[in-house]
Amino acid sequence: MTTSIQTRNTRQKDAIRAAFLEANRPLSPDEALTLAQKEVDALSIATVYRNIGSLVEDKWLTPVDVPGNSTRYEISGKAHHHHFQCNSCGTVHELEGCEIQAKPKLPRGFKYTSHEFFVYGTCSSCAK
Amino acid sequence: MTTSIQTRNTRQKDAIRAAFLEANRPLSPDEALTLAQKEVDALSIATVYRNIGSLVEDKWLTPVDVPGNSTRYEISGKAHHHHFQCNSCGTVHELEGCEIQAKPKLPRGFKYTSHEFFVYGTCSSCAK
DNA sequence: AGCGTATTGCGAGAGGACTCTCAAATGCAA
DNA sequence: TTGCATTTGAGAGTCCTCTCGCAATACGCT
Repeated sequence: MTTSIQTRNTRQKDAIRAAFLEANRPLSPDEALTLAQKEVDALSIATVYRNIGSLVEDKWLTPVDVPGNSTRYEISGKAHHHHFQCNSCGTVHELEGCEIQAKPKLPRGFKYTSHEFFVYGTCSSCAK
Repeated sequence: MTTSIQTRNTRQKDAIRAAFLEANRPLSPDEALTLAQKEVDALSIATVYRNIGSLVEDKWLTPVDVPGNSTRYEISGKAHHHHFQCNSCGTVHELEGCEIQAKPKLPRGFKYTSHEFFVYGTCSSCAK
């Protein structure tokens, strides 16, 4: 028989998952740390990185690359959608659906595989 | 009278400008170094950064933030357009025009200022 | 409850992008 | 051609993000 490495549930990992569930928006490792520290105050950034890594491996989280910023992570399995970034506080939010219908016209010889769309502006908290 | 600091034309700066003009696509500092070294072989990366910095100040170059990659720079003054990145070689290319007509629908309280659109795929060199 | 091992916390370390320091080189005005 | 301030090259240094090493902790199977 194969001896598989067993994984454990820890308060830290629970707190990190809860942070993503509650935030309901893509989080940077730093944001996840801050949010999860409300539950586990000695939580360290290394643990956040380790758990984000394993949650990505488990396909529970998906990386979101943002132009000019560190990678965010969001809960996997959502429908195709794009993101909004606040110019003021830098938070990233999910937008519903995708309005891009046609494949963009590319130069001769180029092949399309996917696209990303980012909207910038002011989020509701910063607009007040 | 005000004593203004005068700037000089150097072989290095000329080579860097020429690299951008000839490449005809957004370049990273590293790419600009490699291309400009064809003309000035002892060119150093520090000089590339310094000149890119001053060309941005002069508004001759404009930064292009790419998701998950270091900033590219492109020659200023072009019409609103978006970018293509090759999944294989990582080069960034300019696309003509902008197909996004309507302002995207945002959640309540969010304000729109701008958008960015990135297309991914395979460039003509890599598709061969 | 006891035990073995996965997991954590912390500090050190690695890697990338970019900046600084300073002596040497070089535009360029006179 | 001379003089001198700007610019360069090279390496060290900074900043940031992320990873590693290791002793201490704490899951969770039995």
